[in-house]
Amino acid sequence: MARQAKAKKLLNTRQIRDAEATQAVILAAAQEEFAKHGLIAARTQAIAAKTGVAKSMIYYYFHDKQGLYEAVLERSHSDLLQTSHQLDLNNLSPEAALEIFLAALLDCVSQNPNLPLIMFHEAVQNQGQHYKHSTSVSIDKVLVKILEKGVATGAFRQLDPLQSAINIMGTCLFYFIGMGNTQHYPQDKPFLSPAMLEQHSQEAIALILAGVKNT
Amino acid sequence: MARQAKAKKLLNTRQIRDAEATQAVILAAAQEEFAKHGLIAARTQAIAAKTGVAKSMIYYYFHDKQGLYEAVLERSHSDLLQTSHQLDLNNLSPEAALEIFLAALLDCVSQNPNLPLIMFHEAVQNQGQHYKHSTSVSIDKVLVKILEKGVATGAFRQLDPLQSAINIMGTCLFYFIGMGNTQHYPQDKPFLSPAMLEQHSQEAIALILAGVKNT
DNA sequence: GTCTATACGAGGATAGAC
DNA sequence: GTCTATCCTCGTATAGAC
Repeated sequence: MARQAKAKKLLNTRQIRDAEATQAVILAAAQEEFAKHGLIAARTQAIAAKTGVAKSMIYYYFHDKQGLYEAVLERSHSDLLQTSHQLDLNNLSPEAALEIFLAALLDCVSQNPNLPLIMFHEAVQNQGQHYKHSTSVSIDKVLVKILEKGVATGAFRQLDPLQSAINIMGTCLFYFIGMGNTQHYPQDKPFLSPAMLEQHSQEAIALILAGVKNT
Repeated sequence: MARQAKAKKLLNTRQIRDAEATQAVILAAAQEEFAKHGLIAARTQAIAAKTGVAKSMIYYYFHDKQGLYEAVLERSHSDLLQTSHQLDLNNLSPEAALEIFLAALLDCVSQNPNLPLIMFHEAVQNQGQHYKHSTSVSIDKVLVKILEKGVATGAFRQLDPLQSAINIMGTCLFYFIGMGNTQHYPQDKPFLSPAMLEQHSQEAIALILAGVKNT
């Protein structure tokens, strides 16, 4: 019916034949899909449906599903990498450095809650192939360095830096991974609401700082 | 466990027409596959290949892929549920109760490192449907209770019990989920070696106890 | 650049012999 | 109970019109 066609056209504010915009919507939809399902279980059809563009556009711009996946990985990590690169923690005390680092990390993932999910699908499905020759692992290395320094100066208790770095990352990131299991709890605020995210950041930082400090 | 021993034995020297053993090998192989890929991305072909039995045996015993998946979920959680049910923490101090609880949890997942991965996939793929009407969430509820009591008695610092319970679970379980990303580190011992698992348990418990204690 | 239609292979599930 | 062979849906990827 003509009226419906018109309505549809009006609803679809997206400009037609705008290459950049099309790539952007595809990437955004793909990020969600890959976060939920990982590379293998993700469906190109589902991604296309979310965007409103034809499925074949994925192949036009990204060659194949794997190409789109890699573009999403790259794009998702760039914020975190950039942030961590900008941090200058060398002339800070270990406690201060740790707190700054954690705040930055938690801020990043709060702004993009899909990132932890993407990281861990990649970890378990592909054994983290993407991180093998990437600089992404530098994130963890920064944390290990902070912990080593803290142990050396006596600011932190005797702990294994690598093990503790993993556990600390877990404290920060598990919230986003386990959400599906925990969201059934009687809870007034949604887990991704700004208030809850802020509270998570504070609770995580408090737990970690108290956990590593030398008494 | 006798069942698993039988399954392993039959992986080497397969006897024919042993219903119980066949189901056991399928379940064992399926657990690994579902841990790595979750329900959707898991391949029945891959499961069959690992067992040596024909793919159609999966359908004979478990009706379909979903049926097998549910059997694996049930089976994988039973140890943890049983263990947590046996714990009697009521007449212990919050600190002692927390330590016992964590030790039991870490022991369970150390014996079955697939469990956290299975939980993770179920959480993100199915929004934890399996846990909705299951008693599995009781695990977390036990932890929340301990934390509430500790805050009330002043043994623990002021913390949000639910948020902290999630973060604590993350500290314990993330090690197993993030392994794929972390195993590229220069590391003498494999992440699932008894020594590393034991160290992880100790480090996690130390971090958490120090993290919640009132100073 | 974007769409529709379709080829083609992968993978879930079944049939039927043994 | 177990196997082999087969069916058929679903999903990736391509072809070709506009």
